[in-house]
Amino acid sequence: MILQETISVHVKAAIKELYNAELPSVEFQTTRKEFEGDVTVVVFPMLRVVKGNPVQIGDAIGRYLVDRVEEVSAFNVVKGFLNLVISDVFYQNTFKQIRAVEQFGFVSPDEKDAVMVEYSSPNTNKPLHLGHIRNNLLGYAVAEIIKASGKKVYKTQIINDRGIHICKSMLAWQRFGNGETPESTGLKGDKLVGNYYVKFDQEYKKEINELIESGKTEEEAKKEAPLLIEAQAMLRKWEAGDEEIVSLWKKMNGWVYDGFEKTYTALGVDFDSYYYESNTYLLGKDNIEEGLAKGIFYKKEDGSVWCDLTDEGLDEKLVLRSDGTAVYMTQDIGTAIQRVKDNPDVGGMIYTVGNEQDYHFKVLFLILKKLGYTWAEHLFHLSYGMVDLPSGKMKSREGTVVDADDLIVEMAATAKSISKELGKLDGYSEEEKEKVYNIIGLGALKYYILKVDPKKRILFNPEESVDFQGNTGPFIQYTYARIQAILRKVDFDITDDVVLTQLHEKERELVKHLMLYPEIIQNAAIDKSPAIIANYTYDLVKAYNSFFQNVSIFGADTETEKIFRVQLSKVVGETIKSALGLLGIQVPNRM
RNA sequence: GGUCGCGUAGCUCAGCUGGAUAGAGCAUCUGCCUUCUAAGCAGACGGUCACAGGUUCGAAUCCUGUCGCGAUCACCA
Repeated sequence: MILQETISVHVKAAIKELYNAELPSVEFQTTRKEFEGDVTVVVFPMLRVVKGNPVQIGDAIGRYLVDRVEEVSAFNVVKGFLNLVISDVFYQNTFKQIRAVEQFGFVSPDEKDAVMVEYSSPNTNKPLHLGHIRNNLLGYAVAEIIKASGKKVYKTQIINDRGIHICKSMLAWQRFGNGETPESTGLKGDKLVGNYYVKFDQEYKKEINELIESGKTEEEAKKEAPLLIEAQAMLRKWEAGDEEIVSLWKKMNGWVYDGFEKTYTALGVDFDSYYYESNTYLLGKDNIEEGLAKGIFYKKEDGSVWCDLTDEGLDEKLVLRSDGTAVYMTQDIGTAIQRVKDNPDVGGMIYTVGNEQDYHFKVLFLILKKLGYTWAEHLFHLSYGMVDLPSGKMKSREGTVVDADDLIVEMAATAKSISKELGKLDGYSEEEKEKVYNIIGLGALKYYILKVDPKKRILFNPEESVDFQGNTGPFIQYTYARIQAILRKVDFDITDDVVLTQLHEKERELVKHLMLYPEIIQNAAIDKSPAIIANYTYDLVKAYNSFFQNVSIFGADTETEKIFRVQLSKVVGETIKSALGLLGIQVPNRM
């Protein structure tokens, strides 16, 4: 904040002049409500370089500032806290600047420094669920926030399109289906394929039980069930490039991608590039050679290749199997390197992946650093906790998952029933209403998930999560909609610069909140940034509502006041829209 | 067992690089709709910041230990 820098310079000068001491830094905080003032300088830390009574020091600095700094109009000292009253002129000017900026809070892009953000990373054997929603929302929001802070961003995802899981769906479709397609059934492609995955599991379990009854142990039964053996055989055929299998695989994956695309569209997320594991799973072996040559890896007698991370407090990690095939780690090393080859301007990457993979990414980043890539210094694992249900964990095989598409529809339905109950939107067309219900329902869902610290697990109660009061998406959207109502009513010119002699306390509050926005975008820690933006927006909205309810806008005493308040409302509205936009939350003009 | 994360009001969560009497919402209670949208506003009630030590002018925040919950420690992905 520019104001703090100015004050900081003068406080240092004051210490120099009055006490002949060098103050390394000045500590600020916003003044608590119960004291007079706007900004508080904490005197205590100064006692390290200046000996004396904190109250007297604060007093001396306060007098110095009032004399020299025009923005500081008065001060008071409580214990070691120097409370400064900032002049109305400063807030007026600040607001004028904010109003003049095109995209307030955003930094113009610097194309040199690109960041790649990976998120979603689905398997192609089943539909997206609530866990994916958290992943997608986080990844998308973080990407948007980084973009707003001036960096170029590539959104990408790696699709886990090969492996035994998709073979299971394929086999079940061949064996137990009747050639169903999304067209013939009217099902979304990912749902259709997911159903066969479940079907496989049911039949597989039947076989296991039969084998156990015939005297096998459970472990043997699991390994020997004919269906599993067949699925494994299918995977081998796929790897060998068997035409029939590959074409079935392409067909069914195609269905799934169509289905995913619909879900992404409904969620409002998008991607710049897609990486498929079927293309990348052979990648990385060259890099292993490179690492061997550099002496970063070593080969064991059986031919397997390892990386020794014991110096870093970790274990030895396998990077290539003894038969020369790639493991998960090999692939991820190769994919990371490939991505920078594809986009040479990438200087760092963010991986949005659940916290069960914390260890994996710690190791991956360490290895990439050891390999000496400069961009490896800027890798970040955006790790997030699980989403639990009141009934416990979500398990796709047991059908306890919350399906992403279903959830989105339900949220909109809830928004609809609450809106109707409250008599909102009466008199608007059905089409328009449905649109707004969808915006509100999604807003509630997104805000609910993004406002909490990603590290923490979320307990998702489908009934309670659909709150529309307090710190929720709809509450914020509602405030925006109300501001639009005000703007619709305006029949005078608000583009003029107006100068008030004195600002209402609530107006000062609002400008103070607005001032924080650019700083919030710039300085937010990557992982917490969506939560920080969300909670900031909530604070802004609370301040606005308090203003809205306690300060008359159209019934202002003077024309100037009226214009100023409408201007203020407009800027608050724009900031709300911008902040929610970073979270991928839309905003309705009325609700 | 080793490693990592979490533990703040009855519930869901904030609390920035340590700072003043730890903040919101929900729930409970009290006021406010003939003036811009009451999905709102103003207020009351509610806390041993898991526990115990330590660091210092000062700790929810930093360090150590204990307890509880979770994750992870595969030639699976």
